[in-house]
Amino acid sequence: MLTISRLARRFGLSRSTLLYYDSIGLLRPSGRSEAGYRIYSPQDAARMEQIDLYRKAGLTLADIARVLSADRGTLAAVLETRLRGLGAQIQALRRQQQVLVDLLRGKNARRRARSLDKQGWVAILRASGLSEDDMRRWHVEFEASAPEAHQDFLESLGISADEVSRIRRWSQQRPKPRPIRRTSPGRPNR
Amino acid sequence: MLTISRLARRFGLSRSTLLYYDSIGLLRPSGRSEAGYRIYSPQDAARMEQIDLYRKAGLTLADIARVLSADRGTLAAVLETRLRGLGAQIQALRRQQQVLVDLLRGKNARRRARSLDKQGWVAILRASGLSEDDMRRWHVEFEASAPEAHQDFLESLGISADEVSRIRRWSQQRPKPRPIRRTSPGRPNR
DNA sequence: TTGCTCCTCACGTCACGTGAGGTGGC
DNA sequence: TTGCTCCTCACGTCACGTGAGGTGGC
Repeated sequence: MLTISRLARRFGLSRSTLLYYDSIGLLRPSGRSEAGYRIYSPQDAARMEQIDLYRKAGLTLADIARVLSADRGTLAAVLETRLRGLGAQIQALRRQQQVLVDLLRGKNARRRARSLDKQGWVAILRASGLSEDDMRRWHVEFEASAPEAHQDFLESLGISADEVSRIRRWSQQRPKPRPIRRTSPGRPNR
Repeated sequence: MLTISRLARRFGLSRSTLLYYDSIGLLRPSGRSEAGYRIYSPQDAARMEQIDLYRKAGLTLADIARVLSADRGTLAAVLETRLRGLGAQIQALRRQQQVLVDLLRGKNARRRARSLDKQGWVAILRASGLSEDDMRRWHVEFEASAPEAHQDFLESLGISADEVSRIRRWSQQRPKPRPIRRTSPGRPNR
């Protein structure tokens, strides 16, 4: 049994946040003391735990209320929508970063981009010694060990959604044992 | 000379946005028609151009008002503060991404991270055939051709600010011609 | 006369923060 | 009695969006 400020402290929230959650019906204390104090039960605290989790995923309070009183299907749908929204938000902030960097140096010259594009990245990999085959292996390895990170990375290079899926499909094929060279069946060249 | 909706359309804004800018004094039309219509002069449009630019950098309207009536020093300071804030915002959104991914699969297992860390990245590069020397060349190349992107990239791997600067300093040294091997002064080995 | 654009309030939004004015518990 | 925590309004925030009710211009 907890009073409002104690529960707030437990989650690093303010008292007024919990007052607000009560007012919108997201988290109602299950009782009141004689003097009218809100009293939160362990079950209330457990609900608060859930709320806290979804807050950390950036859901709106309305969505949190929905997923707390719905089936798993709804939950997954809400989370996936949020995940897509986050991608868009992050991209928007990166564009703002670009504008700021342009303003701060170049002054509007835009000579060097802060973020690399596909060409720039390929150039760096090539300059550090990777062959086409090595790059293929690199994609395959990336896709196998961290598919989501691979997706994020490709997006960060400004590659279109279509091309991203093409690249990822291409990366999912078994890594070819070695470049096929009919003339030399012996040990791999290198 | 433009009416309010014409000016709005020119910048892809709504009429109510410009009404709001007038009400807070950010962009006052320099005249009114006989019927009381707001009339925006070319100078007003030029001011709007500035506002639009800073909006694209994500400045608050209060900050935009400040930089429009201040010296360059203030401008740079405001922009730099915003740039730092953006970094923090993007990191916060990435944390939300992480929470969502954990919720959606693993369910709370957290086996595969969505974002790679340093170890994961090194593992992928190594698996695709890069030696230690190659990786060094890769950093040097990255630093030389796109220093800001290098910084962003290292931060995205969750590397501490301290280590990021160490790595970047280390990447600024002239690329050693080749691994030093006193015994073989002839052509590079490979 | 008919659309179209314009005008001025005024209220809603999202997730709280900040008082103001007052009461209960150790 | 003194602090501390609690209570209930009510208003402010940020950058607009959305009516309501009314007028001017071709």
